[in-house]
This record gives sequence, structure tokens and C-alpha cells, in this order.
Amino acid sequence: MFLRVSREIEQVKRQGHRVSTHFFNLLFFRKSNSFSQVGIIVGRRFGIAVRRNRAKRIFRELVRETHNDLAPGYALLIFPKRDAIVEPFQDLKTAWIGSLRKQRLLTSKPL
RNA sequence: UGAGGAGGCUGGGUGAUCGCUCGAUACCUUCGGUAUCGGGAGGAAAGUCCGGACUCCAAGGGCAGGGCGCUGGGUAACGCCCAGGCGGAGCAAUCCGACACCAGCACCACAGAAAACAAACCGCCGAUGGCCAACGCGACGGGAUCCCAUCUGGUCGCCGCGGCUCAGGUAAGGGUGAAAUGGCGGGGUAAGAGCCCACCGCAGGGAUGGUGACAUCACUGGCACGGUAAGCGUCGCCCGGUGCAAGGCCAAAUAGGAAGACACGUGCGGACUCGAAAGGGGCUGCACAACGGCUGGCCCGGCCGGGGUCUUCGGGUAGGUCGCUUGAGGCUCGGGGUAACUCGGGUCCCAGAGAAAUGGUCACCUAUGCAAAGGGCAUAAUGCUCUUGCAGGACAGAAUCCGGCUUAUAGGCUUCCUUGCUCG
RNA sequence: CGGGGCGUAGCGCAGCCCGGUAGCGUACUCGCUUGGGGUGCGAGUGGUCGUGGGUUCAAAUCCCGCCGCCCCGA
Repeated sequence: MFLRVSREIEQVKRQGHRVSTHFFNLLFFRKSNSFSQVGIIVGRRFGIAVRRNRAKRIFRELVRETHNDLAPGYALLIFPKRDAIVEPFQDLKTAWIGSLRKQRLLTSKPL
């Protein structure tokens, strides 16, 4: 479910396709795996430890609620932006699903 | 009731649901998975500024380096805490203080006469010595007038009011500065000055009180000794380094090496010789407690050493695992101590992640804030209270563990103290 | 977990060790030079010395606490 190996993350960062929204940047890359994996990257410059943890928790929850509907075979990287941690969760979820659907990363089953 | 000071506690709550992690138990086929039950961030977890525990390293001696700095106590230890002394601020409660030493070196800009060892720019004095010298006294000769007397001016001598400020005295006053060689008053003097005296300050030894820092008292000395050590430095005390990525165990892939035993001198230099070179061979000189490397500041000290033969198979990276949370531990009762703290009894187990868990959503309650409408109460302004709606929790996230410090923090609760006003 | 460095004018840097006047280059403005521009020459403007305290008569400089940035080791 989550992408943890450093070499694969570097590969996505180099070769992935980039999508930007107000709340996050998204990189995705087609692999040969049978199911998709997601990595969440929050650097030191994002803020203090409380804000970094909050960003990771929010996006981890988003992935947990939607990963059953992800199209198989992709590796995704999420770079949260600072506006995301003050936004209501439902708005973030709408933006997240919208971005995924626009890039055809979801299966056809509607939410 | 207004203003102020010193502390202590707390740091939103409840429920439902979907998830994460650890432990125990049960089941499933071992890695592991599932179910049930239980635990799951802070007062600062932060900054990483000190002190320790623990770990490994010849951890030994010396130098260098670093830290601390009023006294007594507490503590495992501390740069922390408590109590006290002294100095400063405040009417006070109270607060603040790197608060040892100026012997040596160095520095003290500008201004000022002079900035550290004594001097004197303006000024004051000029008593004493020097120069000038009024009045007066005496002598000499001249004139009014021929003589005496008298008057008048002249020269010399004595006295010396007064003047010069030359020698010299002085540091009272002026002005500069952050700082100028005790302060203020009186006497004194030519003018002045601890020159003399009283009080205050300072220094010295003494007595008394106190464990001590220190305080008080009287005596003696007429005052010498500027400031800066958060400048170099001196004195006293303390500090070995390393940091859980410490360190132990298991152990892929890849690469070949490592350990032990045996006998043989080794290091540096010189020319010769084989060789295209790299390198090798013997000869010879010197040294050997030598030489080279490691020991992560330096020296001593300590450890290791080149090639050959034989024997053995281990070392270590990724990764895993232990260290990993029971501890200078929390709560409570009693005793000691002014207090910090400590002693004894009872009781409890209270996070252990690892690209790094402790979260998401919904509902209700609540401290508080805002808005409008209405009701009630008291009123000089105005305030209090009830209902409704909206917003809605500050700073901040463990990473080996403790004791402190520092910094951030919306608010709420509470104890004690000082001072002003009003009423009784 | 530990060690080191930096912060000064719009920009790049001196000055700090050993305290007293903040300076250099460039940029900007003005003048001269040119028919005009560039170059050159001369003059000038511009700095809470990261921040809060302390020591000192006096702090960019010495000491302490914070803030930000960068680098290194295990």
C-alpha cells in the first residue's frame, strides 16, 4: 500500500508525470506491479514536527480511504503543500479524487 | 475596592465509527495472520546549554586545553536548588547581581594643564630672599638774603607704607572628563594645605557575636593604594576520550582474505648487475632501547611490523536481533530538617515507533469571544444576569534513560504578601 | 548524537584577534568629457552591523540567551 524503498522513490521522482493542485503535488509512474503503491514525502522545510506529522497523517488517511479504487500498476508520490493542513478534510478528499480521476488513475467504480 | 509582588496546580471533556502500534491469551500451517482484552506523547516531549547513568577505547604520567568562582548546606553530580551575607533598585511586599585577585604586561579615544607618577595651565600669595620706592630721621653742600634761625628743592645713608611678581610657595577656586590623589565644617596661614580639630569615609591590628561569608564596638594611623581580568594573566577547585549510528550476537550477495605455528635479522643509504619498465640479485657503509605505522591536540609511554613454508576457516557490508525501557521511578502515610532535601513503611507498573505508530469523520457538552433581539435587577455614567445564533481551543510530537537550565505558551483555578482609598 | 562556520549599504565582501573614525568594489544620483551613447574622471546618497540582555565611561568588536542559513563526522 505504501511506497518505502528509496530506490523506487528516486525512480518516480526522475521519471514520473507531475500534477499540481493547491494542496499537493502528485507524481505518478507506471510500473509492472500488480497493485499500486503511494509514498508521502514531507521535507524539513515544510514546518515544525507537529505540522509535518499532521500532513503525513492526513494524506495517509486519504490513501487509506481510496486505495481500493486505485488503478493497478502505478507508483504515486504525494508532496503536500502547507495550505493542506488547514483545509477541511472533505474538501481535500474532493480535490484528491478529482485529480486521480482526471489522470485516469481510478477504476471505473464510482465513489 | 484599586494598584502591585511572590508562588502552586491545570493545559478541553464524553460517546459512536473506520484505522495504526505494542503486550497478554486463544486459534490457524513455520515467516506470519485472525479474534478478544489491555496500554499508547509533554510541561515543556523543543533548543541541545550543563551534569550524570550506561557503553567501548592501555583508561598510565606530564603539558596544553576547557569549565566554575561571596559563605554554609542539599545532591549520584552539576554551571542546578535552598538558606544566609554584601552591593544595587523600589514607599513596601519583593526583585537583580560572572560577587576571588590589579603583583607583572597591556589599554584608558575626544576633551583637559595634567590620565597614572606625580606634576602645575589659569588663578591665589609673594610672609622669606631680590628689585623699585612714598613719608619720616640724619649728614653734606646750594638758593631766597650778608650771618644765625626758618623755608625750599638736590645728593647720600637709615627706616621701610606700598609696588613688581624675579626667585619661590600653594593646590582653596576655575574649567575638561566616565574617572583628577579622601568629603564637609571650623581653626590656622602671606596664600594655602590632614598643617591641627570634630563628624563621616579609608587602612591596620584587636575584642565580641557567628560553622562561615560578615557584622558591631572601641583603639591606632593623618590618608599611602585610580579604573579595566565578560584584556593577557594569577590563585583555588573540578574535568581522560567516546557517544545507543555507543556496544554485543546472527548473518545474504559480491570480493578474496584473515588467524595461528615454525625457522630466517631488520631499516636507511651507496655503487654494481639482470631487465624496455615495474621489479629482482648479490656486495658494501651506517644505525639498531633503531626506523616506520597506529594510538584523532603534543611529548613520554603503549601496541604492531618484511618475505617464505605448514595448519585452520574466519572476518565483515546490506539486513535482522539484543541493547529498549524497573528507574538517583510514581503515589500515599509517618519521622527529621527554617528550606532545598532526606529516612522508614505500604502500594503501583505508567508509550516503546523504526521512511519512524499515538490518526480521520460525526454528534453532544463546556471555559471563552463576537453579534443581534427580547426579558429581569440595580444605576449618575453604566453594569450584572437569562434565552437564541455563529466561532471555538495556546505552545507544541517521545527516539537510550535520568537531574537541571533556557526558550515558547490562549486561557482557567488557587494560596500568601505589600500598599492606596472608602465604610464600620 | 556530536562538531564547526556565517549573518555589516540593493549585491559581493573588509573591519572583530588587540573596544573609541563603520570602510572597499559594484549598483544608484549629479556634474565634466562626447555631436549622442558607452568608457573614463570627480562629487554625493545609502547601513536597526540578525535579535534581546549584560560588562564597560564607551560594544559591529568582549560575554550570555534566542532567530535564520550553510557545512562536516559517527
